[in-house]
Amino acid sequence: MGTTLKDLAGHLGISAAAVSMALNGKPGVSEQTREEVRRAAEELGYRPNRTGQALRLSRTNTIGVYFPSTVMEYSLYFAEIMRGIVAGFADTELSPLLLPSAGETGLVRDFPEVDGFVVVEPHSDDLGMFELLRSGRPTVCIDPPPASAEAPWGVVEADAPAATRDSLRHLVARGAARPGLLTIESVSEWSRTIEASYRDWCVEHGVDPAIIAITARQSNEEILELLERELGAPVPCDGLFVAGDAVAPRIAGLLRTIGRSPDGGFPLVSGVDSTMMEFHTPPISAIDLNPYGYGVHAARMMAVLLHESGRPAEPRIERLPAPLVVRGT
Amino acid sequence: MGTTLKDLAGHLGISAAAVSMALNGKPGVSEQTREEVRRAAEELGYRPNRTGQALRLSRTNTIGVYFPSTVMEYSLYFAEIMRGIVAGFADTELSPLLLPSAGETGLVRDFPEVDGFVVVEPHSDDLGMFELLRSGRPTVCIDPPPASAEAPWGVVEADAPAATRDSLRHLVARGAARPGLLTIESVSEWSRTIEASYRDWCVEHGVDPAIIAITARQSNEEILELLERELGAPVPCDGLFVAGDAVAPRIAGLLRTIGRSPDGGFPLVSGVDSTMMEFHTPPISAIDLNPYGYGVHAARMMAVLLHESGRPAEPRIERLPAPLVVRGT
DNA sequence: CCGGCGAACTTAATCGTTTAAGGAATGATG
DNA sequence: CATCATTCCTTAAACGATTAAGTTCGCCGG
Repeated sequence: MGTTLKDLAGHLGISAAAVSMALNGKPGVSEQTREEVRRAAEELGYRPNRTGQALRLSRTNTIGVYFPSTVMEYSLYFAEIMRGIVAGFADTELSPLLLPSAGETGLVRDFPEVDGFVVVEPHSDDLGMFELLRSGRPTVCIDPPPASAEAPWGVVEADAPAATRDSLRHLVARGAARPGLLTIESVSEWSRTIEASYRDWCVEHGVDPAIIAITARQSNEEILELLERELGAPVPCDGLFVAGDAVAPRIAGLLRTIGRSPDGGFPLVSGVDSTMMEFHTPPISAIDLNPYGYGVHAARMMAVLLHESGRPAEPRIERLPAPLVVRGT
Repeated sequence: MGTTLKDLAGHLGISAAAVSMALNGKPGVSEQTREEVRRAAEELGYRPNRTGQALRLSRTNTIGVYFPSTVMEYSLYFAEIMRGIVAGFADTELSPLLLPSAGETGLVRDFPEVDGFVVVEPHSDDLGMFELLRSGRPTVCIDPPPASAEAPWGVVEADAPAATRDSLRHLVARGAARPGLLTIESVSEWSRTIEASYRDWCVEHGVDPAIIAITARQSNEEILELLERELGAPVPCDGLFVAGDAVAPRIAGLLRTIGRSPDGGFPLVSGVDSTMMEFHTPPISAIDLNPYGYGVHAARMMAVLLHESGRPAEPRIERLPAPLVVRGT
């Protein structure tokens, strides 16, 4: 196929070893030879064969990227993380390889040798994630894994408690006396943290918690019923923190049918921002989780961890800010 | 690291070559030995080293997956394609490797050896795509590439003309006399085909075309102005085929501010379906492009092409149906 | 004049796998 | 019994890179 080290050596009349040392900046060749080798490599378009390198160095420069099987289908958020991961690795030697997520069996199927894993939103019901963490390979998680899993090498996470407090403060500022929480999944640490923070806030502010738990595949009718129940309570819920991706517009549409609107006395905050919130009519305030940034940071952290000597004593934790983007009047 | 062929051979007291032949079903070993080897492999947890195989067979079983740099950020559609690709390769020996997309420079950065490429929505303004097609490696495109690019080995595409006709027929059935077309990008063959089909339909039905071209980053105010212009024409546009991902709800919101609604005399069809259309209030009819299916079919086609002897004389084309999902009253 | 030393290479081993070529044992055939 | 094919295995050579361990050669110091 392409030019090999041996081709290059033959062309120059020296040994392959010398060429290797020359190109890798190792001592053992004269500066003159090094320069000649560099020129010849350029001229013949030499690209080191990654497979040969991988075999020799037992290092593939490939990182497995694992997404939970369940959620990805509803989510624009994951596409953003993906973009971020690709961008983050683009600056490094590493390449992301997409792993098939494990269904109920919990077995991650066979895949090529990789140097580490990036696990996106480890969900407690995803057995494949446990398996990857158990492998002992360098692993960076985007959002913390459940406590029952092996500790990862690193974690990139959002400041969810602060985001929850900011959101509730905003809802109160917009006139809500009993802001509720609408959650969509409870298998992620992120949603567990938000729920805990919400309850803390309620205790602090003497508010009776109003938690509406739905699933992504529930029908509009069912959800509307749950909403009406909380809105018709003795002390009615009068604002919502919607902690799921792409759910807030759906809720806004349902509320409209019963005469409530984000700009008409029923404030709404989405826990996950996206262009959908920005371009909704009226625009919806949201927490900017910066999923793209998650991807970039996770990729970079992985590159750093692989360059270091070994596993850090404690998991490296990077907490990214998650500011509230206020929209509308 | 793991158990190697040599370990296994040593354990059994035979040569590594015999073990290899036994496990790969090649002739040259007795059935008894073969069975013994299989048992030992199972017992010692032997997994062939992919890097070693790759080097020997000059075949990595890895496929580069390329997404255009521009669009991915607005799109739920791409996340679905990604899922499909992962699922499609899960049945095969192959693994998808995410390639960093080329920006303006047109250079796809360095990445490990791959056996072929899956290029998602080749956009005519994406130079990286041209480069990959020029490489001569097996390439399957999801949606056809522009005519100016090298021909790919295979293409998976939607029946866009039929989808356009179905959508327009539906709009007319819902009362539109002059259905318009709202397009969001013109760099993909898909949107070019839709626009051409729309114009054909207009000629056949004696309708004056109403085409509204927007970009994804345009403000709501700008878009509203464009809409109002067409709605205020002498023969007003009175229905819309919205040919972009996740745009229809945005348009529906804007139309609502000027008293038009999908269930109130201004029918809407989205050219790209998603849960957003399903759960919108009111639900929005849409073309089910089945992006997940695209991914699966592209992956399978790649596996088939690699198993065949060489490049097919003509690009293999697989056209998937894109049915209209009718929603609402 | 010779031992020793550093510079600049080359040789050879290695990573884990596959496969062509070679060889020993067995059985059949003339 | 010699010949030959067949079966079942071993040996050895790749694939493309890196690197430890030689091998020259010139040069300096004693």
